[in-house]
Amino acid sequence: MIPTLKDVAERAGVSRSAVSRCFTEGASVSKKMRIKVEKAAAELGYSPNFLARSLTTRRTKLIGLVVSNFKNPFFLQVFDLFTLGLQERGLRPLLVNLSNETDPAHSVQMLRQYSVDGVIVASSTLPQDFAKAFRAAAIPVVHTFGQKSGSPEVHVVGIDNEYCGQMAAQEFLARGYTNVGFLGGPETASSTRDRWQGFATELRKHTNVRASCTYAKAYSFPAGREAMTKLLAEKPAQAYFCADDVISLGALSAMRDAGLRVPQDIGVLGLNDMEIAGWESVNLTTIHQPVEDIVNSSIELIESLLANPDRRPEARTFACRIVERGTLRPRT
Amino acid sequence: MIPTLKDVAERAGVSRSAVSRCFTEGASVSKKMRIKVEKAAAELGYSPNFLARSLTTRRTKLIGLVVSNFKNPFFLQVFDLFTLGLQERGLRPLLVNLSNETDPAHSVQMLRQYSVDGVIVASSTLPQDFAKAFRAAAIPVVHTFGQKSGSPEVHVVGIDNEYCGQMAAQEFLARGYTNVGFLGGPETASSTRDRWQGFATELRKHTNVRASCTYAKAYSFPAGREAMTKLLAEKPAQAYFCADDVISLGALSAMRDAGLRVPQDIGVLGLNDMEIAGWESVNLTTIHQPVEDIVNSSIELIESLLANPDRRPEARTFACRIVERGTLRPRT
DNA sequence: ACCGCATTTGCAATCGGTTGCAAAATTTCT
DNA sequence: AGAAATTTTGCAACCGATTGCAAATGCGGT
Repeated sequence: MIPTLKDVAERAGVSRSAVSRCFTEGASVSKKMRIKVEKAAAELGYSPNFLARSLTTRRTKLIGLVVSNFKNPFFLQVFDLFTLGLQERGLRPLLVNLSNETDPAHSVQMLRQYSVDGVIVASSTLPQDFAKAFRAAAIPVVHTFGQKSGSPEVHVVGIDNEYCGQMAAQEFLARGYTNVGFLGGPETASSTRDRWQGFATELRKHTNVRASCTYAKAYSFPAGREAMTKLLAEKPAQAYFCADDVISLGALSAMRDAGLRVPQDIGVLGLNDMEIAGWESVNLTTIHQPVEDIVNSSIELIESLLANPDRRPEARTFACRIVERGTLRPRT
Repeated sequence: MIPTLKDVAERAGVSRSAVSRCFTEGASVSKKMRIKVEKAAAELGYSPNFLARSLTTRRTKLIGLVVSNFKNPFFLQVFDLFTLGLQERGLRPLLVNLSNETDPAHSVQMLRQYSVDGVIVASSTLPQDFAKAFRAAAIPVVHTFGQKSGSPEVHVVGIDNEYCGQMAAQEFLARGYTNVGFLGGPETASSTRDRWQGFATELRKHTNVRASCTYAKAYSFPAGREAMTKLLAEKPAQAYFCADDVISLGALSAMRDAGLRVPQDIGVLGLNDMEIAGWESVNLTTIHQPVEDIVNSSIELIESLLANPDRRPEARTFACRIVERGTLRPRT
């Protein structure tokens, strides 16, 4: 049905190798030959079969894109950037949804069966074991939104979560808050742990400031709302640093229901700067995570790993900045 | 590096065909043989290469997932459902981002090069040409969220947009609105056209009701907000049926800025029932689109097309229902 | 016209599997 | 036990491409 190399070769009256060479970068082909072959190929509507090619070249140009969070709209942008960036470079994302998968070995096998050239694990909640499993299988892997580490075992691209916590703390101090809280995602997520860590450490330098810590069940709106509702029922702090925008939104919803005015009665600082945060009806003050830089850097990194798989693991960290909108009281 | 059929065959002391048969559904293998081979395979950590296999079986189990809208959070859920559903059935989604692509031929070639078994075009804005191009290339295709049609040229799964418009109109009538508006997405989107069509037709039956029509530039928050801001500057209607939740949210934001109370001063009815619509701080009354049913049905359809590609094009339409929340005044 | 050299081309093996066919092994039946 | 029927196994060709190597061709210079 669909034309193959052989069909083109026959129609052009040349050998199969010749046709192959016409479709291979940097092969030696004469002008005449090229014209003959291209004509035949065009007439038949031929284009090479990447998968057959991959058998000998050992390159599929497939990249496994492993994601575990399909609830947080933040990841939609992540998808957009990854797919566009990859396909610009002639790579194809093979999507893997790990929402209800716990066994790294299973995903590794799966992706190995499709001979992916590399894997991008895009998640701040997945345990590092997943990335490590790919590394163990000798598949190039970069862990995007993974935690920074002094001596990384896999390539990591992301932000400095601890430093973000510190920034949040400083911001609160600059605005004269003296009783503040941290509202994290699940306690098991390293991103949450690191953010709290930085937040708490910075605040401990100031003995006149009190800090509390709470965990939401997930990086999601209802989880944030539920957690904040509980907090408000007791003695809430003056302002909360939420480990994620979508948690912040849940928290804001709870505050509004409790009749509190933001930022007059209570303050909220988010993290991510997802699109919704900028919507005028939301107007969330938040720490901007440079997603584009992170994604592009991840793609560059994986691309260079394809050429040189044995590169030593590297951690790339990007700076965040606070985007001031309307959910924190003014600096004093 | 990674073990092949041949390695397993040698280690087990059997022929390559024997090993192949052990990994092929429904092949005839003796107990003894199976044990020998499975032992060798386990020791080597072998699993078959799908891509090599696909060369002879002509099945890759790859499904192209073509999406063009990465701005509307609604699609995150769509991704989640598709990826989970597909991988449950042993199929792999190959993601294609058509955000800035206009030439169907290009995507067809791309996906053909990867020998995808089928394609799912998930978009209400993409012209039908895309789906048709795949069909022309003899690749099974289903157009999810495509428009219904009496004699479909490709398989379509979605809702009856015209009927949704009609529902919206009836709902407005039941609540005693007499001056209503439609706020669509881009005028070129068939979904928008059909929704307006149904809305207008129903309202024309009632001569005492006025209906106006406006188009937002895109299915997005800022576009909805911008359009509604303009409308409010002139003489707005009593209630608006917005062609999409995310447009509704933009509209609500504009209304709030204009100092209008919802639903007392002005009403909004959305469409989709995306997760955010249910957030307590949003509380949007909207027409629920049964995404799960639509996606699952699409998957079943594509799966059956794999077995029987020549099936006649079929349109599957799902019923929608109104989810009453807080943005329309009570029924009279 | 002939030689030497650099290009271009085709042959044949290979990538990792599957499968039709016939031979070998096993089971069933008399 | 031996013949017939059935199941299991291996051989070899093939899927659609690439590539090392050697043969063929083209080119410039005499």
